[in-house]
Amino acid sequence: MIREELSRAVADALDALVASGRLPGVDYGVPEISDTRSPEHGDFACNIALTAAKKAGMNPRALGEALVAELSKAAHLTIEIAGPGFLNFRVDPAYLAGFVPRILAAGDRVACTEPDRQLRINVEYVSVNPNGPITVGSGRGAAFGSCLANVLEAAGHIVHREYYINDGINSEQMRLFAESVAALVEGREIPENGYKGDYVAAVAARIASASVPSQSYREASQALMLERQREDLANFGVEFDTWFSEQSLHDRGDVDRCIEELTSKGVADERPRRFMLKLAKGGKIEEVVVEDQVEEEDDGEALHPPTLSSREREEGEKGTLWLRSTKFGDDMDRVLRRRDGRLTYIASDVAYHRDKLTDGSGIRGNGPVDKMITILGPDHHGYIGRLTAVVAALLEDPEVPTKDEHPLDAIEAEIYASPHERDACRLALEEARRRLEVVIFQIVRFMKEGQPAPMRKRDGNIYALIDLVDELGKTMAPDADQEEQRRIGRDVARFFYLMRSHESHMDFDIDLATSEGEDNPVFYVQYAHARLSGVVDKAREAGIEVNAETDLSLLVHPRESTLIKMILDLPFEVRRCAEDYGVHRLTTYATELARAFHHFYDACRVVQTSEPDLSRARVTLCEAARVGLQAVLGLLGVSAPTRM
RNA sequence: GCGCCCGUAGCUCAGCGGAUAGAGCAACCGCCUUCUAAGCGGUCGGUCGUGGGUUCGAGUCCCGCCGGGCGCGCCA
Repeated sequence: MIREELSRAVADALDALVASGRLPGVDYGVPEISDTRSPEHGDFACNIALTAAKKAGMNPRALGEALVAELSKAAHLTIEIAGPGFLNFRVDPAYLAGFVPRILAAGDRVACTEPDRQLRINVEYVSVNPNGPITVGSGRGAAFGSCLANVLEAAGHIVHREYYINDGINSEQMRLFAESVAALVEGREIPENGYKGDYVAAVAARIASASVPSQSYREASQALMLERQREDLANFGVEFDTWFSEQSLHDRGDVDRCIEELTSKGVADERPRRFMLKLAKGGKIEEVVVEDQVEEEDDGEALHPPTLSSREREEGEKGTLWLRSTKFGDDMDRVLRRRDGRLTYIASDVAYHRDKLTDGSGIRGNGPVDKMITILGPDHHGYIGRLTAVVAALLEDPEVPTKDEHPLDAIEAEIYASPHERDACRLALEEARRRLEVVIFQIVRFMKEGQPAPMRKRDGNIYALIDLVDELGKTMAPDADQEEQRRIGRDVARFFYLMRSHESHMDFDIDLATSEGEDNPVFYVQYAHARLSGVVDKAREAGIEVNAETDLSLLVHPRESTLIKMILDLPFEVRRCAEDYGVHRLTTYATELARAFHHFYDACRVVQTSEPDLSRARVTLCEAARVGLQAVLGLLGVSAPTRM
């Protein structure tokens, strides 16, 4: 609110200078209003005189002087030129206090802003295989994804939260998982690379007691694991609009249809060769390596799982079907259909992304999306290229006219049939990069007793997210009931995950996180909210009500002004987070807002029966601060307790 | 070899090309007869890995190097 007003004032001043012929009429951009480092520099700063100096053909200080002369016509502003040409704004406290009613009027929409262009965005996150509980590693993606979805929504976009269930019948990993469960149920030894954790035994026990027929082990174990995942995520405060089944794409025939489409477009084929690109630094193609797929190289049984009968194998036997993803910037072609006829995960991905783009299944009821955001863990970053290629292959249109500006060079000639195909593929790739954004969050290393705790699903050495939540809750509130412990554990875990940038590696020291207990910043923020709730209640008991009509110009204490400025920053922070996905800044912001309140509370007594007008103004400010804190905690998915 | 990420206070990490680089923890010293002390005030702590470049201005952008994590062929 306030930054927009100041920015507009500066823009108007520039316009006035242009109109009176003192400046050349060029585009100076939107003036940015930034924070000041120290109070001596006022409340806000603007560097427009520095950035526009060159375009204006003036030195920065002279331009600054001219702007100040224009701007000083506004009564509520004092402006100075400092350093190389900064405009330092000092705003009148009463002017600042005038924003308080606007904060109260915005209520729970106080964090919201209008986007430059509203987008329909599909955010997919977590999406792990249903072969184990949600781990602490996935917890980071869950916290990040849910927070990002909240932020994008607050920034004015239409957001759809989605979980992709990897329940495809062709999945090697799920086959192995089912086999491990089956082995336990039937008292055999778990296969060598099988899954060995306690949770596998738990699934096996439930299957055994329900006397599930052996041919349904796979479905049953998958369903049980999925149920557990949903529960764990709900307990972590993570919900989805859609749980999208991979298998449903096969059942509807979507995968077959997409493969048909790609084949007829010529971006997928059965030629027995794979193209691989040798890339130099910077992604330039150095060499195209063509590998002929010789039948003798077939390393036999490994590709033919025992669950597939020899009859099925014979029937499925066709040539390998390749997605020529090298046409779309991927570093090697990908298999869509294996030699034994079974489709790969990538084949499902093709259909899945088609469905996301068009909502062909109608499951979301949203229609086509402008942007797909897919949040993946650090071990999946190699997936960016192939997913982008998948989307590009879907978007490629051989009929689209291109300019065919130059002939194929030697390297291009190995990949593309014609200049037209090359240009069409490039257009599709550019569009794919706009439509699909794969966001990788970096690894979380869990430290226990000073040692990194290894985590692998298969050997059973996993650390479940829900166990972390419970552990944190129990340590920090030993006397609370389980529901309360879960809430506390969830709040602490979410805040901790979100404190660091998703693109930074992060150490999660369990011992430290639990031992630091009361010093956790989440309590600092929540305590501010509880204090605020308490003081507003206290005031009401004394007959002092929150009232937006009251004389707020009494709020002239520097700590009052600082608090108001801080609340007004929320939509600005949200907007930034929505632009670069750096939602971790909201934890910093929440801490700063809490600090601004604690400082205010320390210096300014709110409830004073001898000062009814001031008390009313202050309690009204308190309510505004409470609304702001509640909003930011809501975005983080952390609770805002009224008592602690 | 190629790709992604990281290197900032003793530790964990923030830091929008902008002014004197910040927070929490750890260590030390103070403040509760007054609205919640899970709070407030203060002290200590830095060659921003390194060398160049761009810029009026670089922790931030570009290039090189050093160090670390992760990933990289019919698993996902």
